[in-house]
Amino acid sequence: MDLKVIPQRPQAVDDLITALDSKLFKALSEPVRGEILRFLLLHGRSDISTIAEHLPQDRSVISRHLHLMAEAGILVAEKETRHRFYSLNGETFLKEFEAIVTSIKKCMAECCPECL
Amino acid sequence: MDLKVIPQRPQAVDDLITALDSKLFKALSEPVRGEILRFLLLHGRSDISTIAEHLPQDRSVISRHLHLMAEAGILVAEKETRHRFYSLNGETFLKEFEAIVTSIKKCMAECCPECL
DNA sequence: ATAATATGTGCATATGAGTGCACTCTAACA
DNA sequence: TGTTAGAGTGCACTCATATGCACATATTAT
Repeated sequence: MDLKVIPQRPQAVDDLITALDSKLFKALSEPVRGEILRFLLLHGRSDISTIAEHLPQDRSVISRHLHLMAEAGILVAEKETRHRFYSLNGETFLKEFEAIVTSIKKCMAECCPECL
Repeated sequence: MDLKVIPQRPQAVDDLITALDSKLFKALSEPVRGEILRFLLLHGRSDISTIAEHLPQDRSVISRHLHLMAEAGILVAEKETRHRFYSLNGETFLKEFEAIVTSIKKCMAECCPECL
């Protein structure tokens, strides 16, 4: 097949692909982590055991999920007495997605401007 | 632990969690599918074999990924002669992410307004 | 100090998904 | 019509990861 190459700065494409293959995405595209996110949105800052009480998985499983989500930057962890509290890092969360939308728009502007 | 319940319409939260656990997210959060997306962004509408020639995976694997991505709505498939051509559904792609950003903002407005 | 509570972690297991091969099917072409 | 090229599919394999248990660690309370 003949390869039509679309002239463009490939940087916008790289940015988008990188963003999609990020820790953020992995942290979000898992059902249990979605439920954890829901819990934190509804109840705010909570410790591990409290979150685990409201989900079917074992506490250790929830603990690992929370750690992963914090690694990805969408949660903030704070050790206090013998509890570890997690809360949503709303700013990062929103900023990252806004950045992705910006990346998508840049790609579309060059790859298929009729999409905008 | 005492459960602080944040008063809000849970609809915005439901919308967000649903969006994150969608076909769209699964279709995007996989490295090979990311490379396929990159190829289509750079070269535009292509058939299966052409895409597979430029990626290390077997053609059958690429075929399945493409089918999945089309199912998720980010690609459009068109059968032509004996080829099946895929192209990016840029409009859906962008619209979906803009919807997610809107959902996030609604959640933040009630859960952590200081984030906005 | 001893007990109790919250969390971290090693380990084995189960499950889901990606992968490649072989084969079939379909459509175009000589 | 026989052949070739592109694509779809069943199957087995591999691998990553989610899961739960048991235990270790740490910190608070009695």
